[in-house]
Amino acid sequence: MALATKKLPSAKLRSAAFKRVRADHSAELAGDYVEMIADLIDERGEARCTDIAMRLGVANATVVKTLKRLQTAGLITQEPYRAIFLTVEGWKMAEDGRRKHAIVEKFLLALGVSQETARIDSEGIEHHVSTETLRAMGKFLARNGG
Amino acid sequence: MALATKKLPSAKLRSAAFKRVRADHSAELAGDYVEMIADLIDERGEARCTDIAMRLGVANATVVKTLKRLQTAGLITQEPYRAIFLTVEGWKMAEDGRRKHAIVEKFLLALGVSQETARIDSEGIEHHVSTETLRAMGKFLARNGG
DNA sequence: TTGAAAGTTTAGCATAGGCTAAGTTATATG
DNA sequence: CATATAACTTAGCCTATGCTAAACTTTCAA
Repeated sequence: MALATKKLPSAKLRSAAFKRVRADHSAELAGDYVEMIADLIDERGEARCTDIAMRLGVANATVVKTLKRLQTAGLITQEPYRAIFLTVEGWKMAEDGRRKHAIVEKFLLALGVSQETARIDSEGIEHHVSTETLRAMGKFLARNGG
Repeated sequence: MALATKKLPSAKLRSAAFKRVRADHSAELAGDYVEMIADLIDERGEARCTDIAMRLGVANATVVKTLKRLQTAGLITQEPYRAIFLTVEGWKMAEDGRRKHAIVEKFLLALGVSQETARIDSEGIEHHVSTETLRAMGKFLARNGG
């Protein structure tokens, strides 16, 4: 009990981090979908299956299946062969994601990485950033002319 | 073709980001396992199933199954009922992960977040950080006394 | 040395998230 | 208005990653 645990977090604390990562992953896909649906609605008035599939780089059938889960989760509504809509909760999640995404992307740019890298990395990082870290990024942006 | 694509990346470029995220995710678990196995070997001389399961917060059987994939992938070696070893490639991946992890965690600390948050967030962020971003984080650390 | 506890493996199940191929509906055009 | 094309859905497959329960080894101590 002495040497080994001197400054290391306990096994329980360690596992909490991995559990959060796994939880983040389940939420991630939903977040990406609603954010993209919101973008499509804003850009072109409606969100269609095909556009989502193209932008995500997956097959159409995959999108259909996922949309069913999102509907069950109460994030979207849809009728057969029609466009997709966000529920109130869906919009909230989309806005949250956009806000987070924007901060992370701007932060990476301010840190000095290229536009392209900021765009790509922020997509992955966005979902693993806690409120505290997001706030720290915001402060950094304020200091460094974001 | 004019208005819509003014400053937005094309659908193909967009989808590339999501494809990278998906690829990162498949590599992520392997990275976490080998890093943890390396830690266990360093800390206590050997890595056992149970310790990995405890630290990851998953069931024992899940670890066994995953270890089989890692063996097939050439990252570890193991014999029934014995401790787990890393191959040369496994060690390389573990070292890579540790290096990355350390930079991201120190970076978050330097950014001003708490020890606890740095530990947790770095676990998720680590796998989505490109070489370019990692270098930018390193530079920031150099400037800010990392 | 033998038997219980601890650790490991197998079997079998579930869900998420991919895919292709084939069928169905909507829409746009000749 | 009829039909070809585009969009959507269904069916059925696969792998990854989780679980529990049960079976099997190892190890340690009486």
